[in-house]
Amino acid sequence: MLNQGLFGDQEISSQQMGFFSFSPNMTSLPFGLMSSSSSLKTIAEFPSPKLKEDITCHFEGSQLLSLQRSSANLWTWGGVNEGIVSNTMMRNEDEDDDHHHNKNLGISAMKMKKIKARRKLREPRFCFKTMSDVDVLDDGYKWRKYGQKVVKNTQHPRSYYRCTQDNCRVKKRVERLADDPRMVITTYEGRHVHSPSHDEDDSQASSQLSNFFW
DNA sequence: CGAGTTTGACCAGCGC
DNA sequence: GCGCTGGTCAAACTCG
Repeated sequence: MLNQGLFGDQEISSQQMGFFSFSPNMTSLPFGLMSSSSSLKTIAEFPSPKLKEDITCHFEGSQLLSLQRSSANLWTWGGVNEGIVSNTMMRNEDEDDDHHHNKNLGISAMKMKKIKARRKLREPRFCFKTMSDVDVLDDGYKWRKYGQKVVKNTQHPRSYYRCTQDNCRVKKRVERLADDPRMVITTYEGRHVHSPSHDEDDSQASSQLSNFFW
């Protein structure tokens, strides 16, 4: 089993190495991926190539995840909570404000979309590749599909999902690699504000590493 | 009937 | 400015 995870869309200036343990009977990865089969093979990549060498994490055997991280990357690891929380709070305030304006001032739908488009850029992202027959991996959360798009240079459509939980803005994109259709690329955007909606065993196991969930 | 999916349309961002 | 592309919306549809 090979896993690699990569984060980011921000410049990274320094690197640090960190480790955390991964219990043998646990199938959930610290960032929320839950492998649905023992043969699952995961490789993650940065959305942008320039970040590729800056942060990587990989499994040694199946129990230990090592990662390189950047202290400059505000929303990963140590900095993730502060960055995300402040973003989330800001978004909530903005949204409330938007609704307020929308109701009282009759703000155009156009403007609303522009605002949303701008916010999109601030969302933290995490993406990884998974060798799997199924497109949508069981990561413990419940997703609702809201769009599908055929992207350039691929014969496989990209699917867009949103977390079904109220007040949770996490989105994910799922697509298959053009070169190797066996590989599924999953990109998470945002951070979950709730626990995975799985049964007791899973939630118990995952709670040990709840700080890492998105 | 409610929740989730499909799909065409629309829009913003980006490169030329 | 224009065309291309990716992301989102929302109505119609499907399923349990």
